[in-house]
Amino acid sequence: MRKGAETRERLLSIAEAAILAKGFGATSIEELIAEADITKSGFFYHFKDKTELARALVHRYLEQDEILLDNLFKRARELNDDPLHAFLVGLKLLAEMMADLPEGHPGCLVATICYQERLFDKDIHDMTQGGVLAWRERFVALLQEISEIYPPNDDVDMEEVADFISTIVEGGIIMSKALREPKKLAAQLMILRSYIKLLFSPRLA
Amino acid sequence: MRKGAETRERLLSIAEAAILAKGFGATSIEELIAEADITKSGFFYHFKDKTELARALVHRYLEQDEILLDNLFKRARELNDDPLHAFLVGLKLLAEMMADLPEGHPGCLVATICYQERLFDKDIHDMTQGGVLAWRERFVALLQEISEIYPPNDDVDMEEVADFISTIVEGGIIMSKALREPKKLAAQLMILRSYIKLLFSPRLA
DNA sequence: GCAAATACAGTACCGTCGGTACAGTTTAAT
DNA sequence: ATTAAACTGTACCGACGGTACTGTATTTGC
Repeated sequence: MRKGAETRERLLSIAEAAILAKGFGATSIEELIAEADITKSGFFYHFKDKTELARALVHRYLEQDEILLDNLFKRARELNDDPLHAFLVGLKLLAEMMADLPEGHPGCLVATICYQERLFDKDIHDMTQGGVLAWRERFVALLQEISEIYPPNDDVDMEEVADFISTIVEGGIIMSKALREPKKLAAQLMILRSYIKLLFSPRLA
Repeated sequence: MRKGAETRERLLSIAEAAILAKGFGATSIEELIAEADITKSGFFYHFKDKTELARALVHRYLEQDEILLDNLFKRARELNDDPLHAFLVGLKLLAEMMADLPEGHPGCLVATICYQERLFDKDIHDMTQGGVLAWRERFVALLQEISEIYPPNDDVDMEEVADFISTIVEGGIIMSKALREPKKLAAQLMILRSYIKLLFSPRLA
């Protein structure tokens, strides 16, 4: 039914924000139902336990993330036919998107889960690992296309460079939070852009 | 007294490992005292509450971290007089150190705390922010020295490049955990090394 | 060698939370 | 009107964080 899915989504959004701000273990079901204005029974109607909430949360997060990245790099490609320039535009669009978040990036669910490994079962860890591997595949494909036209100026494994992008996003989020500089993530993405430029620029070498 | 400090250190080590694996909120005092083989009274003798435990943990962590980085980059400098090569050697030493951890990096306390902000007071956030700023200062000094000899091949703010190093470490830890590849952090540090090489290499330009 | 601080142990208690169980009720689709 | 969906209400358990306070063995300074 429609209304059920709506409540479920509201619960997921509230839970995601709470978990990113306090951690999974410190997030009580009671505070979630208080904010969602439903009863405990209502919560357990949608999720049989806290673990299932986590599973649903990760599933939704990775799905939304994929859609966002799809759109972003598709737009970047439409603006520019050259794969290198398209990628550089994509990184800039991503940085701008991050810079536009007034409170900074709320945090990555994958990172939260990694830093609370013992609270989650194999299923969830498989999901987060799969998410990161999907990022890798996406970026490897883009980088491969670039390196066929622009031979890289350093002997690096393209899979590592692909993971480097995720590394900067994850690290940049932490730096933003730790330094309380919401724009730090965007600035760090621009340094990544600098690396990609130097790595593939034909003017050098 | 000697014995008290010893118990305190043991408690801190146990707590650090537990918090990095389960998060602060999900780490119970009871499990800590069970592993340390003391009573609840013993715990509250050393720390008046959980918050003071966190404070002590961060303090110790940042202190140990500073000593480690001091030694590492001092050694790198002794091996090489040129600031750029010394820095590249330092990054390699760091990568090797990370690669030598059989279970991978246990995690960074600063990152854990960032992803559980609402559980900690301003004091602790000031401490973690101070820690990250100390990293920035350290790396800015090293990079400044390099850039005076080797003009950078791209127009980037050295403060951002300094933060980039911390970003890679924080992000690399998460990638290692998420992918369950203990050596991922080391590999990502080598990509950072590739960037530093390209940024300052005089053969390019 | 003695007082005093240190470093705990023991016990008891409170409120909160995750989770279970199950019966009852409203809402919406067909 | 029927039926499934989407809840509410109530009651209860065990574990845990935290408080409080008393007692005691062990050092250490003097």
